[in-house]
Amino acid sequence: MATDNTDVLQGTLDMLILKALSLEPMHGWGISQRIQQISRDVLQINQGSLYPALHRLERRAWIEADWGTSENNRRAKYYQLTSLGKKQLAEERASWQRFTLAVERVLQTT
Amino acid sequence: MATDNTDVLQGTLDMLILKALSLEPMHGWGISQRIQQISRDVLQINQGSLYPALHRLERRAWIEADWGTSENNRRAKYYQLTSLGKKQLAEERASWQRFTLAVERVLQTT
DNA sequence: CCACCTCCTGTCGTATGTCTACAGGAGAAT
DNA sequence: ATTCTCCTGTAGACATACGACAGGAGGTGG
Repeated sequence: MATDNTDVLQGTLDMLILKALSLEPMHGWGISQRIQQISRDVLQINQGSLYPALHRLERRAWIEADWGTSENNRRAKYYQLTSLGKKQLAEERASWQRFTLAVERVLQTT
Repeated sequence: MATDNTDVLQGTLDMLILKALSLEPMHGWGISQRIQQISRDVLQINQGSLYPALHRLERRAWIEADWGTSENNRRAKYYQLTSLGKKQLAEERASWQRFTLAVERVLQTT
């Protein structure tokens, strides 16, 4: 029951997905793998968070999907950033930087 | 309606409060002022978040309260960290560092 | 003395988003 | 033929932050 839980902080998931997709179009499962790998297993995205997030982003027109075939010959939905999505990613990054900087300031206070 | 909203990310508020109290015992309203000031107005804690958070932390025995009188001669509840709270703060800091590092890794990917 | 402002604590309802658990189809491997 | 992996998805529970509202009590100004 120790807190070795590595939950993704609320609001961060969208940014991570957008960032992953800014590298290249990918399918949902691939996105989660990619993020987990890059973060060295610190960030793990559950399916129950992943797909709702993708649908949310799509509803907001930040990403769009096309059905295709994965490297393993499976049916997969390939997502890509829209231009709105790129703008959104930039905003979220900026806001993330401002936020972490502010938190850091508080944490550094003596 | 632009996103100039500076919400505190879920899970961060507790750490910020604990950190503030690690400086010295303070009352709730003072905590929010302090955090806002140190963060240069980036972090603003609403009353609707502040007091529930304080009660939550108290319930978990990370902080404890005594009624007292404020600098302005008002009734105020002074909170202070318990030893459990100090431990908790350390854990949350560590987990925060791991998390931001991981996110940074993802954001830096080219 | 009364009205008003500031300080300080608190609750209620709502929105959002993450988690766990569950479900299923379809290609590949044994 | 069965099982594994890949891939997508939903349902329900849960935590927590937010906006709006409420109120008591001291200080200040008319």
